Amino acid sequence: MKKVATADRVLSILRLFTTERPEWTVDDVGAELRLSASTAYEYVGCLVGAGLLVAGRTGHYTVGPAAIELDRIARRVDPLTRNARAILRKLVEESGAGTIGLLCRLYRLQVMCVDEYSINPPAIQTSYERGRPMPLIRGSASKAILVNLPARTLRRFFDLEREAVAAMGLGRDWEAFKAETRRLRRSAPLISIGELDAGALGVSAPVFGENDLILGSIGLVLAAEAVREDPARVEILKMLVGSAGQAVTCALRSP
Amino acid sequence: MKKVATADRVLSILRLFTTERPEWTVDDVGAELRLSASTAYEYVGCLVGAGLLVAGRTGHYTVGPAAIELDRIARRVDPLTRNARAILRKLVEESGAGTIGLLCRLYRLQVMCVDEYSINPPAIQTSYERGRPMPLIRGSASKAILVNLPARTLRRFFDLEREAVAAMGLGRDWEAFKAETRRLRRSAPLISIGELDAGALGVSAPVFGENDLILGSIGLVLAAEAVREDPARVEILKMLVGSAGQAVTCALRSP
DNA sequence: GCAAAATTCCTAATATCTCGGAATTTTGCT
DNA sequence: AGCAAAATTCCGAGATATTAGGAATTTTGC
Repeated sequence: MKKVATADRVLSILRLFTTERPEWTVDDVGAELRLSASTAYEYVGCLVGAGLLVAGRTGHYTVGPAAIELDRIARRVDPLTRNARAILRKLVEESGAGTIGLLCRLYRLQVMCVDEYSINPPAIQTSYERGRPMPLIRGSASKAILVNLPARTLRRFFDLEREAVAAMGLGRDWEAFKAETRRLRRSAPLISIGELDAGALGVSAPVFGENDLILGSIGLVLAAEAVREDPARVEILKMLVGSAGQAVTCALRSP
Repeated sequence: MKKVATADRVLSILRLFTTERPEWTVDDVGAELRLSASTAYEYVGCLVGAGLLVAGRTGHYTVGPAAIELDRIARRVDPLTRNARAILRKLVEESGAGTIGLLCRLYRLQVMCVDEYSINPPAIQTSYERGRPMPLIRGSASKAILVNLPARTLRRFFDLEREAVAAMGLGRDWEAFKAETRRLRRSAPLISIGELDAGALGVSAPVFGENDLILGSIGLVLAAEAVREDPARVEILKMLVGSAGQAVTCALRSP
């Protein structure tokens, strides 16, 4: 698709702002994007005008309030978030102590957590966090999505991430990978242990949109420790998560 | 400041997306902004490329995941949010049942709630909500900021909102308004009842940045009902909120 | 599988952007 | 308060990218 080159360059500035480097000077932006100082000022000025950036300490720019405002709009309008909110809460309540509920969404061959809920969070490190893009290949919340991708998309992913797929033991060639995803797809909901965070156990089920395309996943994270001696609880959690996934899929079809 | 006209027009599209109207077709965008169809597609394409918009139902665009991602970055980097988080939680815990804690920030003569926290929320309607811009003139969270604006800014606000100021009984001319704000500034923390939501009572204290400029406010909202017969509790809440405000101001200076 | 809607493609006149450097304002510091 | 340094705005002209409109193509809804 044809784009507007100038606007594109201006917007590309936004991508510089990350959690690792959330503050930029105009000079640094200009240096990074090979812009003259005056042009860098014009570009940054546009984003400041839109509220996407704000000047903090003089010369230092950070993400602005428009982001917070847009986030609120996104939260309120996104059908997945809306339909899943109540189900996610109920899932966490029924799952017992020490669990975190996650609602994730597929976006450009990545996974983004769009909602999280917890009553008494476990004392473990969790990578999934609202607004943080995650790889599609590791962790149950991701894999629940990955293995349900349409063949065409799966293939594109495989070609892109061949090494990562092999490293995760999901197959050295396309045929093996296809077989492995088929196997995992059948064993839903998915469980993963320590793939993203040591000591964390994830249980996730896929969520599908109206057209039966995979949309995202819903699931729980808890300390692996907590269920080591308790395989029965894991079975219960799998059941709860599985029906939560179906409930969300169902809710997305009806209203 | 000079801007890039094209990029500015592209970014102006974002402003069309509101909670009232969170979904737009390319045609409607084009009609609203007087753009040809092809140009509208180019513009929208830029924003889609940046992840700020996504196509949902075909032809219908909504706010995209980049907004969620940027929101996370904003939350993690904003010194106000970071320094106030723990204080806000403690404030709510100590304030007893049925309160909502709010952290608000001044932005372009408006007020935006940037964090909220509650243990057992009261069953009242509250307008302040994370990410929602609010007027600077109504509600304790806003007024706590308003009355602490530097004279120059206050004047600008008065000239802009002369009618609203008069309607709120804050003075019919600049001198009266100045006197009234001085009076309110001295009686911090501020209390308001039902200014934004009928039946809601707000208590808020100002928060200042390193340079002693007003940055925002911290406070509580609860059902007016809950303290009607209990003036002593109101006094306690004022004290708690007041010290929370000072604590945040202090925290912002030190680290 | 068809009609309608959505989206992409095309081109050339032209409106706009970009740059360097100078001018000006703001800031940090004593 | 006042000074030097940094940040930001201003400027104009050559170079470049943008735009409209309609046609072509793809996708969607039924």
